[in-house]
Amino acid sequence: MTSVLVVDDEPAIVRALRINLSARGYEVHTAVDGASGLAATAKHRPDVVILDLGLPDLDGTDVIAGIRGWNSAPILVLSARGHEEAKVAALDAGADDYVTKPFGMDELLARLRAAVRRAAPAEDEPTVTVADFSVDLAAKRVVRDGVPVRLTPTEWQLLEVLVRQPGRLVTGRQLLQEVWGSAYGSETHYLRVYVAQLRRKLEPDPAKPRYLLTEPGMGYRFQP
Amino acid sequence: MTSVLVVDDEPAIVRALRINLSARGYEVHTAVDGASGLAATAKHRPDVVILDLGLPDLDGTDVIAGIRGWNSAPILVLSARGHEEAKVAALDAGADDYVTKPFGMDELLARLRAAVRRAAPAEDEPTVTVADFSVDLAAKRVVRDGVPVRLTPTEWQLLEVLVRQPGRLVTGRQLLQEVWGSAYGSETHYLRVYVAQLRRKLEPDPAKPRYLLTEPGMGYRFQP
DNA sequence: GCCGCGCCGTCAAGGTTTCGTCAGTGCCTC
DNA sequence: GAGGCACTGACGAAACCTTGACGGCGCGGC
Repeated sequence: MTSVLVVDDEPAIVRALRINLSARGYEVHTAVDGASGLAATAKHRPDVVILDLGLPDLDGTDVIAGIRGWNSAPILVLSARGHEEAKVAALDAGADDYVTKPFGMDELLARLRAAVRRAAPAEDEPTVTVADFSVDLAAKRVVRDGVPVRLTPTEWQLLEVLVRQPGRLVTGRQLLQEVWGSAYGSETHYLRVYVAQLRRKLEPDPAKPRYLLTEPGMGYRFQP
Repeated sequence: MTSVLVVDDEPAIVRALRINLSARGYEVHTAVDGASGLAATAKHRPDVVILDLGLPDLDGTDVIAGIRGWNSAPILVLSARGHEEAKVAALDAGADDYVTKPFGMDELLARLRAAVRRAAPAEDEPTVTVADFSVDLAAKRVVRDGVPVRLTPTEWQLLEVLVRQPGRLVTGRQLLQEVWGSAYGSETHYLRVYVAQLRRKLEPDPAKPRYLLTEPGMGYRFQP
């Protein structure tokens, strides 16, 4: 049985999640603030954590860092509309996805399933394959329709960062720092240019990307 | 370093083997079913294969046959108690030894060492052949159109590094360090000169290389 | 509703780095 | 002394990174 830890200080949300998740066969634990959330993570070892960023005691990124320090369970962040910078900070700190409050239960459940599914086959896979192309991380090779695709060094690095975290939203800042270096955290123009080049080389319809998705205001996501 | 490929569909066993083998200095690759096991064998060229007979997709003997078709690495079979006829069939198909599940890690490691030790004297290097030439790693000979090609020691070392990893991209730094030594990681000019010489001796059209490919900014690749 | 603003995608051109090639020098062996 | 090999320098060509300009789109203010 998949176990979920819900960390939120609003009783109504906690109750709603407990009812819905239990009804769908999840084992549910709850905590009402950051400190007890960390304690509950250590105690119950949940398969996935749903974390509200607006907790009374600790900053959301600190809670994420506290979990990530020793545990790799996926973290799904809940956040009120408008706190964009908090969401970006949460993703940079190691969260896997976010849902904006107020949220639909269906959406949250879908993202929850996706997070759990992603975590199951941990990244031990040297080659990632989707319907239209495949990426061999070890050989540094991309094949599309049986034909090798030539990527420049920058294109390859960018693709590699995204592909190594399938389904996960990666912020522009993080991408820039991993590919160009820590001094380039705000040169978002580079990203637009190179993501466009990757899409032109990999996507069936570059104008309507299917794998290299843009999350406006947040970053990019490789969708397997 | 001795490399081991573990093919098993039970994550717990894969994890346990990965941890124990890595701790003892083995290089470990894993696969979760027969098809990816065969692919991983071709890709990583392991020194020994640990193969579970109860895979979801292919029959164990078929996997053994698929490996034995071109590779002589020893195969250690894992099998549940009671499937005696399956074990016999596996040994008949070309497996070298078997261990009954549940197994003790010490026993498995002992059998693994034995299998590697037995295989060591019978070490035979393959010869890589493409349409226009063939490279005999053991004899250190290259033949093109039936005529032996003379290579200088440096040319041979460079070719050997590339040919031993077919299809895989090798960075300039890696090539330089393997051929010239660790202090020459940035003398990229050497590479250009010697790659050009190899192409002149091996490629049908040295100006448009077909086997010794340049990946601008990244390195070189031997394309079989 | 309309407009300005910010974010994103596209294209093209410049300057820079990297690559391929040729030719030449020095060293060692025979 | 002849020959083979490793290494170096120079130069044109190709590939790449960066940058700027422009248009589309969504969103919030007026």
